[in-house]
Amino acid sequence: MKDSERKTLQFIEQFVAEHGFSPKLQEIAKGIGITSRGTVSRYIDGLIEQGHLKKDGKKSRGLNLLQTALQGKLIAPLPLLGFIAAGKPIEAIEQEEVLDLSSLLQGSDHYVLRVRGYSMQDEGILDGDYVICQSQKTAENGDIVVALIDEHEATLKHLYWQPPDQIKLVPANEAMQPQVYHIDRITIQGVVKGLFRAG
Amino acid sequence: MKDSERKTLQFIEQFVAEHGFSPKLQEIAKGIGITSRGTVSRYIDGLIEQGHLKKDGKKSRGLNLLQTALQGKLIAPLPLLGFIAAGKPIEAIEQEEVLDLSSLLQGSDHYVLRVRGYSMQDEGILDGDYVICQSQKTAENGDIVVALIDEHEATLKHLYWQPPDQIKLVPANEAMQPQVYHIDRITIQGVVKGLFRAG
DNA sequence: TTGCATGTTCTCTGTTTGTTCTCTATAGTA
DNA sequence: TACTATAGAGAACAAACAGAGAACATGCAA
Repeated sequence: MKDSERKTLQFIEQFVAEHGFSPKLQEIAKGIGITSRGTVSRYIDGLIEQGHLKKDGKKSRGLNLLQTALQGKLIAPLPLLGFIAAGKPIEAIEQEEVLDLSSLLQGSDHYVLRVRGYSMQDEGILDGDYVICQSQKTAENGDIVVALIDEHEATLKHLYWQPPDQIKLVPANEAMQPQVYHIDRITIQGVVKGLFRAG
Repeated sequence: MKDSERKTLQFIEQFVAEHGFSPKLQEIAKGIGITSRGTVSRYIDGLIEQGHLKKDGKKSRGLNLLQTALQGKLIAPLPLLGFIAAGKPIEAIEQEEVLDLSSLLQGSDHYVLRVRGYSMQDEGILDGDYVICQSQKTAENGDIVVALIDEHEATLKHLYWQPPDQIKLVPANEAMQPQVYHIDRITIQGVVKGLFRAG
């Protein structure tokens, strides 16, 4: 990503976080300190090509962020009461501890995806869950990653590197088989850092 | 949403908050600084199509704000970027969609426990997870509850009532057996409403 | 039932926004 | 030096948007 594009993307993220909708080209131009809408348009095209943005036709404010997240600002901390284990008393915690979600939910490089299907069910990731991902292009062996196959098929799997040039994507579901791809066909979109389930 | 529509919606929300009923087209027009009722009508149609408003026939003051518009923004919601399903492109979502944690995280009657063990693993609740519980003394059949046995053993299980006076606690793990207790021995401490996993 | 205020559906017009060019300038580099 | 990549300006054009207002339809009250 070029410096100008990075600057542009940052401004868009900030704008969306603040307003809840995307800026128009002129607002972006002003925001990054230039005057030409045409130039901004060029940066945007670059960001779209790299998969950071989506455009909704030629509509005004038609930009959509793809891989980045707006941060949740004021998430109330919850009291963490203790540990629960089957057959034992709840183990109280010394100090008044709170579950601070903000570290996970705040980084601008985090985003959320809702899971469909049961390919990772043995990892406790079920249909309908929200996975919190960190946007990054690399991963450690065994990480659960959002992987893009051939630039358009997305999937959530364990990733293993098989030297010299193969990637094995392993589902956490006995009914499903691991798949092996040449390294060139796989793009890592992010790594799962957390999970949220409601209901 | 177009700028004009946003302005229109804001005015309507403000008007309703102030008066308790919805404005007529001419009032909206005046409120957003234009004169044409026809134009306002067009904006309204757009807002209805986007699900922000509802119209009660062609009656005067027949506009109704939908829940989403009414309930305000006490806690900044998280952006939900899309769905991920194995083998498909990530399905992007309009930016209206958000992961709204507020209902879960807001109530003062919610608390968090950290899970030890795998007794609920088939429900996707794993060792180390945080379960978000609502503090209550009763539960529906099948709820996952924090139950206290004989006032000191805590456990996380599915709860079923077996009339007239027995409680069956069922783990979500094939390796473990359901347990049946007399109703007097069980105290319900809360019901699991959500789950959070970090790392 | 009549009459008026209100809501709807058009068309028309000017403005704003996004796109696509070309042009310039400044580094870094072979 | 010449070449390349990056950054930016700005003009010209098309699409989208914002608004006016006329003509018509509808609900409601006297």
